[in-house]
Amino acid sequence: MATSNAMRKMDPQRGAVAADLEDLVGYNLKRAYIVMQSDFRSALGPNGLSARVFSALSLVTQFPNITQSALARKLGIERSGLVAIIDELEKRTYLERRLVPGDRRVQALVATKAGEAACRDALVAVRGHEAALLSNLTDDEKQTLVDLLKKIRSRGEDE
Amino acid sequence: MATSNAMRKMDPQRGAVAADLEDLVGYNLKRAYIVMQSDFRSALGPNGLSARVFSALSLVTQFPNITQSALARKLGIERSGLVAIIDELEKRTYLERRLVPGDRRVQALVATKAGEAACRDALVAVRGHEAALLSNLTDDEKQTLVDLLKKIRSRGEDE
DNA sequence: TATTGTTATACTCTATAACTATA
DNA sequence: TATAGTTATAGAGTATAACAATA
Repeated sequence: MATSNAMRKMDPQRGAVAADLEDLVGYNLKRAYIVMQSDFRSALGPNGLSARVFSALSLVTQFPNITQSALARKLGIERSGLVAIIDELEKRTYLERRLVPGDRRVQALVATKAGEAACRDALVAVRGHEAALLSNLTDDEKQTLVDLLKKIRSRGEDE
Repeated sequence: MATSNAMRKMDPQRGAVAADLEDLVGYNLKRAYIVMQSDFRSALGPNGLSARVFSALSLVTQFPNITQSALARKLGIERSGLVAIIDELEKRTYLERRLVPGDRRVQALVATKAGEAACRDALVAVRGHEAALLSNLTDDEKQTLVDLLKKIRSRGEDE
């Protein structure tokens, strides 16, 4: 693989500095991301959770009583951006904002039974969408991909 | 790697259906994409080209006289969305819309000398940004990543 | 009828700044 | 002073639908 890449870069037909978008990691990352996001939407349907809402619900289920600030940090977004997400989940009655005795500034997020069920159902749908969309990748390749993506994340996220 | 993944999935501590976002390809893809896009912006500066404008300029340089419709198809976006991108590049005097004798509906896009120079400069900056951000990946890993991302793209783009 | 470029419009996702109520 | 949640606002980036000019 490295050999074929090196050969491609030195191809005299194109020159060493050919502005080939297709070789850039960022361009391929963006295009692949768009394909996955779009398929995610189709898979979960017109009334289904969006990717960001699913992520939030999933983390609330995994970490009961998490605060909004802590959740925003985990998701890598601003506090302010989380408000609409939690509003939607509360409107769907998938979670509740609970007052915390001892600090009246914070609100603990807790998934309802319906929320836990919706999260399980959504996860099944998401796994199905990934399995179908990535059926031309082996399990090894999927794991390699996740590992490489995590390496990129580790360079940009303060953790 | 597949082994460690299989072991992880069967970890009795978490159960086989744990809603672990971190294992999903889509979630990691999105987070990695955000990291790269944000670093791209910083690298090209406040007055620099955005990723989508750079992509368009790069393709116009690579395929002189391409029409807007054909370019939109190559970029995987709608014709209507390309208008603002071409407007910006024309305002920067990096390309021109040229009338085509024979079909007065179409306009051929041609990069100017300044546009070609800007494209070369931007490419150097983009390569620098990728080299720095991905310095914890080997060349082999970068190539593997690009290959895997292309596999995902091939499932969602009609080509 | 179909295609090219365009406009108008709206939606998603995100960020910044400022506010309020607490601490 | 600092923090949690909120609001208002703006900016990317994208899509859909409709239009005029042309084929």
